[in-house]
Amino acid sequence: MDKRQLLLDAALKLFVEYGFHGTPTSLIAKEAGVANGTLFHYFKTKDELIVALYVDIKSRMGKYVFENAKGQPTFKETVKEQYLASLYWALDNQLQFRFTEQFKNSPYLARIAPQEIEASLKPFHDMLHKGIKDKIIKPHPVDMLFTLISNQTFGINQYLISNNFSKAKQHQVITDSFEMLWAMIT
Amino acid sequence: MDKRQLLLDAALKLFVEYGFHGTPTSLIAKEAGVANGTLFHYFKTKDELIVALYVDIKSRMGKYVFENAKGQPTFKETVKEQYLASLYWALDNQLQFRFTEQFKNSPYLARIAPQEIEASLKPFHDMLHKGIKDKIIKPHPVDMLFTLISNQTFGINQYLISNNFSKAKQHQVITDSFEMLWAMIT
DNA sequence: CTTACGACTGACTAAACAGTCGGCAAATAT
DNA sequence: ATATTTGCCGACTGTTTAGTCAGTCGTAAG
Repeated sequence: MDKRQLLLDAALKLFVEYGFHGTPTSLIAKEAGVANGTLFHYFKTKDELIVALYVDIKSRMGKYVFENAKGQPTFKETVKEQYLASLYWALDNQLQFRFTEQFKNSPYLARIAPQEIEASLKPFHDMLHKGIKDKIIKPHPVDMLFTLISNQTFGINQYLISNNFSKAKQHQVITDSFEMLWAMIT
Repeated sequence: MDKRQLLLDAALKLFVEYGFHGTPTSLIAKEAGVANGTLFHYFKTKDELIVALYVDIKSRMGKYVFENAKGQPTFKETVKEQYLASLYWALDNQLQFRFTEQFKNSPYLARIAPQEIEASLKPFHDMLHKGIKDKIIKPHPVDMLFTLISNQTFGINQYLISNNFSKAKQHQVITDSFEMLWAMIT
């Protein structure tokens, strides 16, 4: 039993339910089934725990999306697989997804170094650049394109969560919305 | 001097900077230049202040967008004016915009009655319905379309804020991105 | 067997917090 | 002129909080 992981799991669940500051460290420790002091053994402060949780989740998600999308024959299929993988990950990890959205819209985001954010975005930016160079995608600024794509992903996820669709219907919404996205950027 | 308004203004500024729970009521009162107790004279609890601030901002924004977009000759121009008005409002009221985003991704959103949300969305849904009936917009579910449009608005706003463009360039990004949006939904 | 180590504990504390309350001064009603 | 209400004040309090610390206990090396 990895108590550090138990603490991260408990914190995730409680943060999503009550918010960062609505969740006392004592409650996190209790939910994780460890002593109060153990939390501060693994994380020097509560803020460090929050940031560590975000970094942990982001790296897992990024890994998942890239693993799933590599080795596609065409450019369009690569982009499509990334889009699908993002959405399926978000559907299977709703707590994680909601946490990152909460984090991104909070003052805590400032704790993540801009260069770190940039580095995690680089693979996507490079890919979009290639698409423009090969004249598949319209020549818009890549960070604008990336913002549009990730916000569409977020929007469709919201839509899927608030409606309780079957697996088949979910898949249809996802592929339909990808075609809309593709129509927008090409 | 409307002390209630002073409190709302101070709260807005501090919430965006430090988050809801990172901002003590004592600090809000101090920033507003009123006594501690005055805050609780106008708002029974801190939570009530937070929710009141959200409702206040939302109604102002909705009013602004609709005032600006009425009386357009064509359907496309009506949609376009709403899109432009949303973005210009967000640019001119960045604190307000960031606050609403923080609020929407927090557990406080649950305090707003679903019917209240639905009512505020109705005009937009009706408009989209009309667009579909007149075969201008592709027949997708209206709430999906609405989600895509509002997330695109949010995304472009993010993009505009993080890059420091001139007024002219800003306008170009906004109109360009509207054409992309229009290509997606028609 | 003895010693050392580090993960882990939970009672504890100092500070911070949301919310209270008795009262005051000015406006309004009688 | 007097009474009543209203808007506002700020010192105060009971509670909650993040974070501390002295010490326990299992393990493993000497």
